[in-house]
Amino acid sequence: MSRPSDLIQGTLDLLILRTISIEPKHGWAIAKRIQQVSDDVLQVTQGALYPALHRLEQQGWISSNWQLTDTGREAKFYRLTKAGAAQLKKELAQWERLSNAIGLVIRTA
Amino acid sequence: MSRPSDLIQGTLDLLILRTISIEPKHGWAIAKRIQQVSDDVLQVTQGALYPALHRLEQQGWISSNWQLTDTGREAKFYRLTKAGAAQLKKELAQWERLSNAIGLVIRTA
DNA sequence: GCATATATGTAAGTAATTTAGGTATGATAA
DNA sequence: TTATCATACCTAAATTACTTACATATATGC
Repeated sequence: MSRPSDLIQGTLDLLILRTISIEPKHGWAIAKRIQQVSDDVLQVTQGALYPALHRLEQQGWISSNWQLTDTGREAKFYRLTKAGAAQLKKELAQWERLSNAIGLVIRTA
Repeated sequence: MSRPSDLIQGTLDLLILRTISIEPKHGWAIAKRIQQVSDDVLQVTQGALYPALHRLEQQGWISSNWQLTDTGREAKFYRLTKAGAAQLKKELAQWERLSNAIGLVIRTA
């Protein structure tokens, strides 16, 4: 079966970077936020989320520190680095470029 | 390195199905057509193209027969099956759904 | 006779997911 | 009080699509 898929492959980094570009958030909250904002269309599973966060941190696009949530629990908060902001810009441009191109094919073919 | 990527992962089937939904085409022509229509943004390499065509044929969404091209060469022409038309419809809907959702995250976050 | 564009294909490697686990704590209900 | 749920972190195996790099063959133009 072709997977129903809750994500378009390769867009998760963009979604995460964009989400924490507003304000720092911990992983769980990032996933919730993406789901909410997308009207429950995009589902970020934990198996995709945490590896992505570690990947992004390793590349220096986000950084983390432990903080208390509003509900009084320890959680790892992630924020954009300067390099991350640049990367976000790149990924936004790339997404526009490619999704527009797909739109062209769909409408023109 | 994050790949520059000439395709959004998972969209190639959609692009192929849509392209031959206008009229049957052989593999090489499909790739050329996608590239042209997308203003050279989307590049379908042969290593992605042929396995995708075989995959789609195996799933019964396209069928093929050898014909002569306008340039007088033998080539394998692919056309949509009835099941393929249904699949194309599904994939179009899925693309709209997911790309809109990403748009929401980008604009709202 | 040789290079180039057309045309088909395969194979190894890579990377992002899915699926399926596991651990731990604070809050809520029985 | 103890059981359960939502929150919060994590990893590993498997899947899959794609990239990169080959290999082959024919028609056309020089």
